[in-house]
Amino acid sequence: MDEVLAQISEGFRLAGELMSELPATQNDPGYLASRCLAIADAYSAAVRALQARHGASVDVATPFGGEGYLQQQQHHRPPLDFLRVCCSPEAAAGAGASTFLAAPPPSASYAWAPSDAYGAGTSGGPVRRVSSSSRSPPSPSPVQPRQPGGRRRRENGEKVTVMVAAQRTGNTDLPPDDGYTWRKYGQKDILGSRYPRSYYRCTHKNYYGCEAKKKVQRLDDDPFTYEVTYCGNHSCLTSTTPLLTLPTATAAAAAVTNSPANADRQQQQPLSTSIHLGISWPTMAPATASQFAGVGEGRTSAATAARDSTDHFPVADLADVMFNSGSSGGSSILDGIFSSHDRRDN
DNA sequence: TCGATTTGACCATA
DNA sequence: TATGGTCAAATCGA
Repeated sequence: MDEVLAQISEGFRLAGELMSELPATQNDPGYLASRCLAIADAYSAAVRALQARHGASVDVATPFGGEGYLQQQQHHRPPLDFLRVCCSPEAAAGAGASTFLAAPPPSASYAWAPSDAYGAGTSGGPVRRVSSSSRSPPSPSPVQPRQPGGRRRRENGEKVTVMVAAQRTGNTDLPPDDGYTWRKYGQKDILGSRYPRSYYRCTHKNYYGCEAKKKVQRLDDDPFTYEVTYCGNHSCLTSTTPLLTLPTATAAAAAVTNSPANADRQQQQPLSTSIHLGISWPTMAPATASQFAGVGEGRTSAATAARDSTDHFPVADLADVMFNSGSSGGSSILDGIFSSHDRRDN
């Protein structure tokens, strides 16, 4: 099995390299194609090793069967799911939104760290309420009249939609952890969707005026996949080392459109985003064995992997420390760390 | 006590 | 008017 893990790790490593090289090589399709094939070859070798080890019991019905498949598919799309970049209807409509399909390898149970979302790993958790009617009885004026436009929806904001696979073992209700700390501020049943949509904003909104938000929607036809829509960029300078690199709206849009303007904006991302651009999750393979064995180790391993693949990013070490304490539990640590910064709302 | 989640109500937009 | 996004009181857990 070491050979298989080695091949998978190699694939992760190559993918990580490719992502880091992407800004510089995006205009070189030949090079990109060769790199994609190299990555595919690594995974194909893993598949072959698995087949050699387990014979016919290895089901490779999923479109990841080796060079033959690759040769057939390379004119259509990258052979690896996690390299697939497609356009959402929003993007197709020219709304500037883009969709990434960031599905982890099928075998990866993907040790998503317990996320803020849905309460796991946080101080919150499901609230056992008899009924929301326990809310204070309606007063004559329970809510102060709001300023007009107070809830005005932001238009023309950059949005990035990412398809993220949920973990397939354990609690599959856990949405993916992207490394940032989010606070859930709403949930809504969406017409035509079986699952409710959850709304999150950056935990540090109050401190730094960080306007980053995200919506998490479980797909009807694939409960193991979440559609995560990011709105706005993190301005909170919260260093993170996400397991799955979910680019900020700007960075992701730049990555998709390859436009120079977007590339410029990409360079203006705060430090945390620069780490994101390292695409840390493909590099987590060396730690996969231990990750899969335990939940909650993800950030540590991801940070380590990111460090290994990004010339020992010192911030990764910082993130390593910060997020070892748990998801939202680390927020107090973060706040402590950033307490030296001026608070924007003070 | 503080911070997070839940959830009905409110509001803007299509 | 229907729908989606946000607010904020109530509540829970560390």
